[in-house]
Amino acid sequence: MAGTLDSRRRAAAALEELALLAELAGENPFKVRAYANAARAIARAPDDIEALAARGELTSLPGIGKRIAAIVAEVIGRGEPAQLAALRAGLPAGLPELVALPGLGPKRVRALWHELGIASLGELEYACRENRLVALAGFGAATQKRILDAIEFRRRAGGGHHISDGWQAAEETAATIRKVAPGAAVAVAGEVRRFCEIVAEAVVVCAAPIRAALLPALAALLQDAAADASGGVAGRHPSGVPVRVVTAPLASFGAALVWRTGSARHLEQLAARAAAGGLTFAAGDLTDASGLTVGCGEEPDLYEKLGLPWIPAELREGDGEIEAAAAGALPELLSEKDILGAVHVHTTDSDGAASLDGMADAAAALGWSLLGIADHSQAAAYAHGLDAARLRAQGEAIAARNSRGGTPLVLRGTEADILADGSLDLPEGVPLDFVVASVHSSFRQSLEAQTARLVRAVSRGPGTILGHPTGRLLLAREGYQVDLEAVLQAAAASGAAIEINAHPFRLDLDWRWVRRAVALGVPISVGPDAHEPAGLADVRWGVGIARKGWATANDVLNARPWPWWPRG
DNA sequence: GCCGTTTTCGGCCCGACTGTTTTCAGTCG
Repeated sequence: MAGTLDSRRRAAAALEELALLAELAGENPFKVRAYANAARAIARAPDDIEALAARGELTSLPGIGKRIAAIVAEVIGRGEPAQLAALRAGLPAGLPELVALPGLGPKRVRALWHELGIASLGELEYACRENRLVALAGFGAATQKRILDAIEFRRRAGGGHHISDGWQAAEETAATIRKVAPGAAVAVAGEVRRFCEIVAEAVVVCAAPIRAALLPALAALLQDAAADASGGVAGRHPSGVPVRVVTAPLASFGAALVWRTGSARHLEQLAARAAAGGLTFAAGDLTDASGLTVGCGEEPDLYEKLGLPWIPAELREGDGEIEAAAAGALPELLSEKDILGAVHVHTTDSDGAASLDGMADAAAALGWSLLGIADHSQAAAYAHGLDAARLRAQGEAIAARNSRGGTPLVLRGTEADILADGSLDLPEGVPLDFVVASVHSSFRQSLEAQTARLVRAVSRGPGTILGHPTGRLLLAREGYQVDLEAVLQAAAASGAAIEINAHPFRLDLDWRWVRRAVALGVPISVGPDAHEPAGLADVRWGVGIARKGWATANDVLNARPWPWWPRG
């Protein structure tokens, strides 16, 4: 079945690329739309597309005709469709990444290319600095500045990778080592282990020396894998994440793991504590006054020698965790097993890829006892948002499902757009268990206006969950300007909750603010924002961010049994 | 490119917002 999923994804991606390239090439807009529609039809087809292709029945899907069916079949067979090859050959390779800049779409990128000969990010930046965009019809000073800002943002994020990619790179590397060196001590370290939302590299510590057998095994996984001077291996995972494997003697494996996990501030503070006790913690080793290694085979050994309980890796940011540990006041962090389910899940009623039953069954397979459906509201027309009648009908379907018993208990909700003035796009009189209130438009309001808007939205009180509170897209887009302190204060006063959107591209609320929300007593919802069954598992990233924000199970709505609020 | 015919050609079609304009094209979620 994995192959089928992969085929579906590859076929949808190929059609999306076709749509984009065809538009950049200036083809008939209806043809472009046909490709885009077909991509969606493939992504959401209820049936196994490999089986459909094998039976020659792809054209039974809406929006798939003979030509596109042939393209899909070609992609399933791991071929490259001629249309795609021709378009790629005819367009500069740098154009698609220009489309990814905010404010630039295919039409404007096409104009840049034709009128100014701009075909890459570097050329675009240069032209902006030369003030050449303003001369172009449809462009102005404001647009030029936005583009320059976006290029600058991308540069600052340069070299960063999403935690989900970093995790995969680290886990696959560790698994490779375990396979070749069974029984060896191997552990993921670095920013991945600390659960930073963006990581520069994946680090794996192992107690096995990188013997002859290990390098070839790692070379099969990592590109450009090479042994380094210190006996480790460096390379690049196919996802693009740089990977570093470092070795440590078994006797000081725990000390080395702490050292390689960081952060720099945490290590500094540990070193100061060691010095105060007549010890030295440096270069991954704990030594006594005579320079002899103090054995720390496991991490807790090191912390114990420094008079501390073990500190969870997510907390190691040098931000009070050592003081809390010394005082015996470390929080008992939320864990994945505390999660009873989650709200903020989409279905085919709006822009999801699976039906209500499909998502509920997937939740049951994860062992969840709760699932909150939150399809888009009417204002989100692009996403097929539900009007009052459709929302009511969905609620009735949910009630009917629940009345048949079984798990999970499905909650009736919606993801209501927060309109420009802070009111919600929410129909009157439709019974709901919760409302995820989210901004999907008017991103560029002043700080004051945006803050007032969100304050008004959370002032609705219990039953309200502020969705992806800043609207950021990691590595791609900064969030909107908003005074989060004021929003959290308002939520604390009204009893509204705040979301940690668990999608690895969002992880919004930021963990630094999670800690503040916890301190203020604002309930947190770890929401997957899932648009397909596989998306439910993204909750794990949100759990990591909640932990990094010092949250306990008690702070998190979806770790508590329903109902969560009065008259739920 | 797909679809659906009163069947082989004509229609297909999100709406708010923005920055560019003097009435609207392009972008976005």
